[in-house]
Amino acid sequence: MSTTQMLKGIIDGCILAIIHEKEIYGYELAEKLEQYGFDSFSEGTIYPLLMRMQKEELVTSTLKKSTAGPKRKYYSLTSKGEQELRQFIKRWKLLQSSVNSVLKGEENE
Amino acid sequence: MSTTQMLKGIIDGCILAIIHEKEIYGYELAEKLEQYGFDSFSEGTIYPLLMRMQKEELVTSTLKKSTAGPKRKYYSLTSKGEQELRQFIKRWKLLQSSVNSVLKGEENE
DNA sequence: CTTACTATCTTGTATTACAAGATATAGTTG
DNA sequence: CAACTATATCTTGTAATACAAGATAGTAAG
Repeated sequence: MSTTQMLKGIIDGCILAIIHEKEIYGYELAEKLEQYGFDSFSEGTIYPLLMRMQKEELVTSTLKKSTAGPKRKYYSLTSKGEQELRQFIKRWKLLQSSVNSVLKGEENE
Repeated sequence: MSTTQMLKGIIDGCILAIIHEKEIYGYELAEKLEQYGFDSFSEGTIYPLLMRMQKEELVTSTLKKSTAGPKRKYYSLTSKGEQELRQFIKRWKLLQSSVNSVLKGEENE
């Protein structure tokens, strides 16, 4: 994944980081992202994304009973996912410094 | 434009910022972005993007003779473009803090 | 005239973010 | 029990995006 590709893939990285903290299911993830200050991601974004990541073997899932509602699909990182997360962090830092150096002249606005 | 939409539109904001510094043409812009640490953006990314921004009236363009090669199309910001830039900066700061707070637990990796 | 460099634009493709809505389970209330 | 509410996942379809690849064109040098 190149730096430019990541422009589209920032959510992916954030989701990997959140899953890394502790295993989590989609619905809970959506709430958590909102807490972190993101505009709420709809399920139409999150579920396909999680399924894509599972297909890429970045995460695995297990079903567990819910107190209310259908079974929850808990996701956790594979070692490939952990590796991807570390690479995402590097790329994010790079992107951040690139964008910030572009914006340097605009700071006081 | 929502926070999530901007995930895809970070380049747009960076380009607005660069054009704001001084008027610039596409080819020069591509080189500049590379200097700033971005993976080189191909012309297939930059030219359609500039044309889109002109269509949205964020930038205007004027043709000027080149020392070598065809005429250069110099772009500069409209007041709408300046406004959009200021909004981009706000959204970028927000995104930055959101992502960084998600990554807080991962810092030392 | 061919090569090389500068410069812009077009076409086509894969991916992405997302809205909208379908589906399913369990608890609550009338 | 029927209706409603909340929880939870998945599907479908769409618009926008990033990009590779290549077409086009002007100028200068050999």
